[in-house]
Amino acid sequence: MEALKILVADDEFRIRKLVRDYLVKSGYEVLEAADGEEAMDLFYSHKDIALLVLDVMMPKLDGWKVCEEVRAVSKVPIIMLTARSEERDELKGFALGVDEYISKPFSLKVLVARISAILRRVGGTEPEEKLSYRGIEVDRTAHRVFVDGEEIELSYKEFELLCFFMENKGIALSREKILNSVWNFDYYGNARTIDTHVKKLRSKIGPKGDYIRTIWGMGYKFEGEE
Amino acid sequence: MEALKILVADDEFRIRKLVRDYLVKSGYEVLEAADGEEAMDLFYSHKDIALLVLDVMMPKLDGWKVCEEVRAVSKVPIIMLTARSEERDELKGFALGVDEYISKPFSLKVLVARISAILRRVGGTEPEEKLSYRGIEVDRTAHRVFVDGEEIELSYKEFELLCFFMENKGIALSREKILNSVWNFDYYGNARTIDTHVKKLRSKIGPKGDYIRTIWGMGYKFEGEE
DNA sequence: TGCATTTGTGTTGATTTTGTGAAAAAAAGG
DNA sequence: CCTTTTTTTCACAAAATCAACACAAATGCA
Repeated sequence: MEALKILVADDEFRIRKLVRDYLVKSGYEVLEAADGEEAMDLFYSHKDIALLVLDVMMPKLDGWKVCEEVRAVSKVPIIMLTARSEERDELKGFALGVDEYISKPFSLKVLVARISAILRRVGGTEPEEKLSYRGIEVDRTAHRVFVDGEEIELSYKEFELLCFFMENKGIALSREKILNSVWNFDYYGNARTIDTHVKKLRSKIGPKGDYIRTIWGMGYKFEGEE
Repeated sequence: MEALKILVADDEFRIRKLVRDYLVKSGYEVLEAADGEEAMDLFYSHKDIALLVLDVMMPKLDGWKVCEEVRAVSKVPIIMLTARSEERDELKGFALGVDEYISKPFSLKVLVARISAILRRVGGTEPEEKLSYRGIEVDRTAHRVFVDGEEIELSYKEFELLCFFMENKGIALSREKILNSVWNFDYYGNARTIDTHVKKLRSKIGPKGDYIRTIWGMGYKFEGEE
């Protein structure tokens, strides 16, 4: 299957890198633009872009302008990134045909979730709403977790963390990766906070806590083949 | 079972998006048109459209014209969307065979309710007019609610909210989702108003109030398996 | 073994989110 | 109009979560 192309336009290199890496890992192909003009250039030179992620605030041509220009010729889905502070101009956005807003800071998990939701709607594949592995069952829709058939209560972060682990069964995850995916990208705190969450998660899922393995000097891994 | 096709014609992208998303979630298939001509094109190119939702005010060919053209060849149900300001021309509408009017702004719940009511009348599937779960009984037709056999009084919004919860048993609902479904789509107020309504609802349904669970950092969920 | 580094864990204060009562605003009914 | 009801906003209280810290335990390495 062909990888879908996503154009990411943001003037902050750091954000582009984070988003790009995560999207690539999620199986998309990524084009990057550092400002609005670059975005338009890329848009015109690639005929098969599946979705655009635009920062509102960009040099040369801001997100709104890019959106407007693109909409003049195409119905490709557009996601707008807005700073939390700047009031999202819902009306303006909807008039311009913005499909979705995401406020900075966001977590990459959320961004990718929205992206795949939109692409799925436009006509693609269904992502997994229920995860399960050896006695652990996670129902994302209901936001419920069962261990050996018994429900357990998890906090928001714990839930997100568990999902992330289960989505990446058998893959060694560095603390940095975990932070970048489950936490908002503007979180510059101590990476050890992950340890605390892992601790709570392990204790809450009881005996199955062993599935979360420590990789010394590296991070964690959720047990599992593939 | 085949999903019923609904054609939605409105020049505002935002409204199309909201309506489309909600209808898709309700199990319908949706075709979209941004103006009257597009609507006619789609109508002619799809033989099995079950119902049309037409905005009165549309570029190129307005809702009345589309209605007239469609009626010349088909008896498919038609719902007209009118702006609150513009007087609905009831006579004109009935002459043209409009099945139902809905004034903007409307809530998606209402729109879908009317749609399924019409489709049922025409001879389709029977949707739930009476909801009940563990001692809570809701009669939508009569707009009455019973808790353990005793009737309780709910305001309009409270009633709608309760129905929405009961229709989505076991599904984690974000405040955004709730707003988009139960409130009119032009409501840009504080999402905390939901909290207030939840509070009143909980207190009015007494001990059963526990069924409405808070999902911290996320929203609410009505208890229930499935 | 001993040392340096990394991870596990209990605790705690700060932060965020939700609950709640009351006031303000808006709608509905006379 | 004025009254009554409903809906929304606001402010503060209560609750839950989170991040940081400190120290213990475990691990890797020489």
